Amino acid sequence: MNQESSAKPLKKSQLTRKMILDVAAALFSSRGYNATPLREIAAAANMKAGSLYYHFDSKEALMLEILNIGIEGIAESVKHQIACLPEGAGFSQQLEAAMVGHLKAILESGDYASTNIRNYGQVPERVREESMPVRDRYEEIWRNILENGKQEGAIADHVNIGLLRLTLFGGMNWATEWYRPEGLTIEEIAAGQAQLFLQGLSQN
Amino acid sequence: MNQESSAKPLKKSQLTRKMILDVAAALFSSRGYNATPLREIAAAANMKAGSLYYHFDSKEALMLEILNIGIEGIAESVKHQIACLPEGAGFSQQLEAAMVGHLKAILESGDYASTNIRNYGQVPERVREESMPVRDRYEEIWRNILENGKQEGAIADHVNIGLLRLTLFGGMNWATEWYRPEGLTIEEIAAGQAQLFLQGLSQN
DNA sequence: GTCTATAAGGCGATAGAC
DNA sequence: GTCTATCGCCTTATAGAC
Repeated sequence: MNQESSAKPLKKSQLTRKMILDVAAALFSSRGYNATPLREIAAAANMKAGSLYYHFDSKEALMLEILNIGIEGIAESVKHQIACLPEGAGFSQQLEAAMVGHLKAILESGDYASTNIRNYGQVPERVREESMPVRDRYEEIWRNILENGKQEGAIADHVNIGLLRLTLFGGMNWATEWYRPEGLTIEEIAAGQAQLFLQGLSQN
Repeated sequence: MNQESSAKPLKKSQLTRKMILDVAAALFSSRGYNATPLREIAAAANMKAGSLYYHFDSKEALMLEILNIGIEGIAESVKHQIACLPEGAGFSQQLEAAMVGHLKAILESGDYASTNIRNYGQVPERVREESMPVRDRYEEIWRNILENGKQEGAIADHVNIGLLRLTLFGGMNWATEWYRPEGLTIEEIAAGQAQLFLQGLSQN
């Protein structure tokens, strides 16, 4: 059905395309969408700016694809961590696994994932709208985990799980602003934040 | 020593200056620093772009002033909420008061404050460096609250208060991305988030 | 203090050679 | 597929009239 089933007719073109996406994601993530000219992306990919248009229709189309790859990468990372749990794992283990998956994706493997977090607010509205379905699908994973936690009784009745989800996202996503490889490891951050949310600050 | 001690010779100029800061803060906050041309700022202030240079040396200088006003506004709001507490208020009351102050500043009164949060990462490095001392002074307030909490025993020994502070900031600041006036009120958000961090998710 | 006019350069995007 | 060349527009910033 797709090109992988036959030989490899246009493989080289796909490779260049991938390289452009990679360098663009790195530049968008660190410098921002509006502050990154196409000329720099092209230079980083050893090309001239005009050549990019053979692979992408516009700067916006390039950005949209990076955003979508990023969210899907985060979703896969979260699903993978949950799948690695022993059978019958409870809510608190699921929450910590999901947090590890999210944090790993945005801090470690990350240019596509972190572009998502750091550039979403500064991207043209059209791009934001078009990437919404993919974002919604990712948030659905978290809604399910938290709703299960409430039904299990692991989350107190008075907790607003909508607010909880947004606060969890904020706490984790903000790490893209302060994380440094020489500081806390990703596992330490995930464990610390999970404990913070699960147990609160008090002694017991 | 300054102009306020004498009559009011250049008051009108100061007023225009303030107007430019106001409209620029609103535009930077909603659309972003790099995506907001000086022409739009000028138009919103009923002027032409060139006239802005009578009041500010450059776009960067304008942004720097907005960022600093923003942080100082957040700091004042936090200090005010804490000052309103009854004498001898404990850590949990102080934390909730500080959170109310921070959230009110960034969500309610906020173009200067929210410009800070939403644009810090996309601003030229020079501007970021110059605004660092003001930011550090604000963070000092939080470090003090949390260290007191630890000494009081209100924060468990195992909690990393550096990570706690960053996670609190993340949870609160992220609200600039999802807050809508028709949803939860600022007081509800602050109370909900304070409870989340103080008590955790469990039933007790 | 604000205007008009313009400098000097950057931007995304396109056309056509190779 | 990538290049060169360029279009048309936008940008920050400046100079000088009013």
